[in-house]
Amino acid sequence: MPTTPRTDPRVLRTRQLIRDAFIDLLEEIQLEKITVNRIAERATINRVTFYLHYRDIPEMLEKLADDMIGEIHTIVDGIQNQSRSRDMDWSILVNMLEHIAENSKFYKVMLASQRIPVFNDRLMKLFVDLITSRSENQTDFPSTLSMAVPKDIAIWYGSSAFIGTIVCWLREDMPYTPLFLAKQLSLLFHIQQVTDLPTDPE
Amino acid sequence: MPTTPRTDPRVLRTRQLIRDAFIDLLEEIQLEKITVNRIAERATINRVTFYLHYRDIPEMLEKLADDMIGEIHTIVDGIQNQSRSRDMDWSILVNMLEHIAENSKFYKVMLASQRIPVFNDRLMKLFVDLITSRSENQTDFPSTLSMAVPKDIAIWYGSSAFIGTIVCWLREDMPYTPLFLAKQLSLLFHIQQVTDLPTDPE
DNA sequence: TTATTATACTACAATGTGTCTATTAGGTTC
DNA sequence: GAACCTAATAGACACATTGTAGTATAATAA
Repeated sequence: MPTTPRTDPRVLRTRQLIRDAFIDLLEEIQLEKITVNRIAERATINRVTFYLHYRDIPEMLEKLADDMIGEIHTIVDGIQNQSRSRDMDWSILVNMLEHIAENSKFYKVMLASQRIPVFNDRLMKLFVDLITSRSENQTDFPSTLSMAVPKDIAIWYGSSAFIGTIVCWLREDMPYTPLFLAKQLSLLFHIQQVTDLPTDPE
Repeated sequence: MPTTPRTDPRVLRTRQLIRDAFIDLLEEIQLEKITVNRIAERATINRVTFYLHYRDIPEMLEKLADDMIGEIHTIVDGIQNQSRSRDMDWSILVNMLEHIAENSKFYKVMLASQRIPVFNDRLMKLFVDLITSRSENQTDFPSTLSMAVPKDIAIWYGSSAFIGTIVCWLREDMPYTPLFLAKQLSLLFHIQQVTDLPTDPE
């Protein structure tokens, strides 16, 4: 979808109003309590106008997610074309985190707010507690480095770790600079990568 | 809260009906579309009866989350009292994954279903793609082991990785046994732990 | 200017919410 | 068994939300 279609400025304005109003509301009340009524009221548009743009709230969320991923992809692709290989992944990470930090209001409500199922948060807390207490009375350490872990599991592990760490970082109002966090993430991830290298078919 | 209060069997029955109906519905339709009406209808109870137990759907979710965490805590605490230290964390992990596998229908809809904000899923996918393509043209590998990463970041990283991996595992309908997955998670996590050990104040 | 189109406005039926009241039915206790 | 307690049911209510009409108005594009 190139930039040529030249969208009506009124459309852009309305969509921006809706988006801002929604993010605004999400800072105050839970997603379940957000209605088209409230969004329209906050956005100072007619309720019917909302339906001219989105079928319902879930679809609007989809569209917002599309936009978000689009923006990040722009960054990622830009870096990948520019300086390939080597520290590519590292500068991608830095740029990504800086982008998130710049739009932290958006990302915080979208990624890190009390979404709905508290389930993730609860489980997360449980693991945090476990790991915390575990790391206190640490006595043994494994000599089982360089083991082959199935690729998909390693990818699940790394991806979840990245996203989850960023979410925690946002929730804590970004206590580290994007650069520093990127460095730590790179370290933690590379260490995992070492074990992936052998890649023996298990 | 001891078991002594002896709850009315009718209450237990109704709560179970509500819970089953809700999980049932969550397999079919999105959370936003689930109403008290539908739950009551599916549970074959009167709509008013729902309000005798929960104030609204979000509160019901909270209660269900409480129950879930309670069950997991039972497992964790049981293991911790039984065989302390050594492979403690490993048997905790195995028991936890087995418990999740046994109640996979519940956990799948609660943790791994298309909850609401597709945002997490999208970002997750982006990272999976990145890591996948990255691991294909892997040329360099870091010699920067045993670096000190701030404790909170390491905890964020590990906790997110654990939960996220389990979620992916559930979404793929558990292609590995709980025992095997627990082993892989232990490996990945211990490798990270190695770097945590120095714990120099940054 | 003229044609197009997004938005505003009003209205409507349908559904959902939360909370009453009164009644029925199941469970517990003596 | 009878008496008591309380859950669940049933019907009703005011109110909010939804999704979709039809028409009018204003902004944009040609």
